[in-house]
Amino acid sequence: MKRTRAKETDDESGGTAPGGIQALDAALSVLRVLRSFDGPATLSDIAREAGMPPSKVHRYLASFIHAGLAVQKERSGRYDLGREAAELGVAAISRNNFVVRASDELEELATVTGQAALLAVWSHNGPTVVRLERGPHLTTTSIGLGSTFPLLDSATGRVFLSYLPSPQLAVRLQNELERAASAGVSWPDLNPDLASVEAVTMKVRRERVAYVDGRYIPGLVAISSAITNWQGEIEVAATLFGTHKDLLQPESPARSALIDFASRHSIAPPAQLGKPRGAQVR
Amino acid sequence: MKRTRAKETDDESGGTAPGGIQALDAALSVLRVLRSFDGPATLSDIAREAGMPPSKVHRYLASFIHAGLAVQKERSGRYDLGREAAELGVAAISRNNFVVRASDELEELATVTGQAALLAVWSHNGPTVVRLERGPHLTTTSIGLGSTFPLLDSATGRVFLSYLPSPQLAVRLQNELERAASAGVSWPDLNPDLASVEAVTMKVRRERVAYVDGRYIPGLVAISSAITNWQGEIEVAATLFGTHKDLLQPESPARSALIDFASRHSIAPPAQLGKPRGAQVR
DNA sequence: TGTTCTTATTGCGTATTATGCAATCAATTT
DNA sequence: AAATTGATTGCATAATACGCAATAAGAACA
Repeated sequence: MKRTRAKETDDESGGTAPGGIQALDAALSVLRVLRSFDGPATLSDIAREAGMPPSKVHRYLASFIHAGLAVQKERSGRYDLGREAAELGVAAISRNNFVVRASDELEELATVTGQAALLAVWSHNGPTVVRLERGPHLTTTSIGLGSTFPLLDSATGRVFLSYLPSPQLAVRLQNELERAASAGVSWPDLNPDLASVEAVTMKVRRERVAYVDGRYIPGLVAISSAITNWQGEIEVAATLFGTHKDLLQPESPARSALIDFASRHSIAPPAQLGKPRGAQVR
Repeated sequence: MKRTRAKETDDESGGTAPGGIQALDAALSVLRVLRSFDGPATLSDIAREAGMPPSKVHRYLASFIHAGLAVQKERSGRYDLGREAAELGVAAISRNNFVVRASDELEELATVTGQAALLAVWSHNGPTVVRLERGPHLTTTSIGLGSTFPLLDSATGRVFLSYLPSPQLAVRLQNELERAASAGVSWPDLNPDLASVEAVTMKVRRERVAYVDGRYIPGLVAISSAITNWQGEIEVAATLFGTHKDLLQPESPARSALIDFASRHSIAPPAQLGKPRGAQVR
């Protein structure tokens, strides 16, 4: 199959697709802008960010809304991503073999360990839950499908902190460090500075597990491990959580099962390429 | 915020968005088609399904590829969803909150149907009311925020019974079955045994609505439908209740509006994950 | 409550481009 | 090797996307 193929954009400006449709290219750059906001945005914010007149953006948004990719909030008039975008994403994730294979065995992991289990992938808003097995013991919690986690004080967040390439992390990490520093917050194993972050992430990568011990969400204990690709970068975080502090013990069977699960679903980097990318970036 | 707002498409054909861009509408229907395949698809398959000439579809795909929403496989030449589709989608699900989004439109549902409306989520105490709209007619009822419902003889409870994973239901369901059996209670459509529960829940899932007809709370009629996530599990039950038995008729506009409401606020699983998890658990 | 300012939405003439159709290219089948 | 099928591209022109201004709606202020 040697056919001429459309080139995926390799810069952030978007530009026009050879052999494509100009109006569609422009519209898709608007959709990308909408995605890049942390939440609902005004027409003028979107237009400013996209570098387009508001009336043009408005017409694109009308079509996105009609297609279900965007919604406009009744009260605020702000625009947000819609249900179709979520369904598109779920469909796309379901074509990611790392997620699919880990999903297939998540229920068993939860059953064997007696904990609730989740899979999270990275999004613009940070680590996001895409699969969840509650198990019999966890009747209620605020954690659900679509939940996101902080980087510094969640097990899942720390795993992403340890294995995600730095450029993707930079802004969110900076924000969390600044917020913690100005609030005077620190943790027993982590101060809000980069050197301390480095030490924690080295520990996570060495032990292949991160944890939080109930201090952050009262009563809830969590451990997380990275499913990594051939470049040593994280594809999915697998996390166990529950209310028993036993989960944190180094000899805990659940902890071993989790590390084994993540390892089995990872692809080891080719040895001759040297260190995993995740390590090199630090 | 009362401005004229674009309407999300309410049928599967897509059509054109008033105030939108026609080429974009057409392109987005192609993206939807691409999504609906359970894996990589040929240009001609996509064009056939979209009802468009291949050359037109090819141009749209060129733009989608350029934007990262689609990729073309090197070897087979088939088209699939790209990384940017996953990123868009995960951003959408990280911003989605089932309760908040349903709440935003609950008042309109109550107004359009002329019924009182409520949203309930699962809690330690079973189905629990988290949002309540009284609607235009005065309904005397003790239902308020925080009210809980039984599983067997309430519409809301039956919806949870039909869509909640079995481990979470087990203890509460067992208790209600034993209590009914020892009190010698049964219902016209439900005996207090697991086989009968199974039949009722299959019916609820097939019809996508559960109801009680005034026999349980004198004078009160209720129908309920499930807002479900991409694992096929219930996130929120949306319930209409009032005093008019018309609510129970299969052709009742309120019933249709409720089912549509729940469907619009659900995120459907992708096709190739097979059966929804909620169903498999039975 | 009325006025002013800001933001969102829509109308319309015309400049731009999306489209249909055919040709060409590439891959697969016979 | 020839025929068939499927993907990609060129081009004339029909269609519509767009810029700009006007209008509508909402928020802020006095």
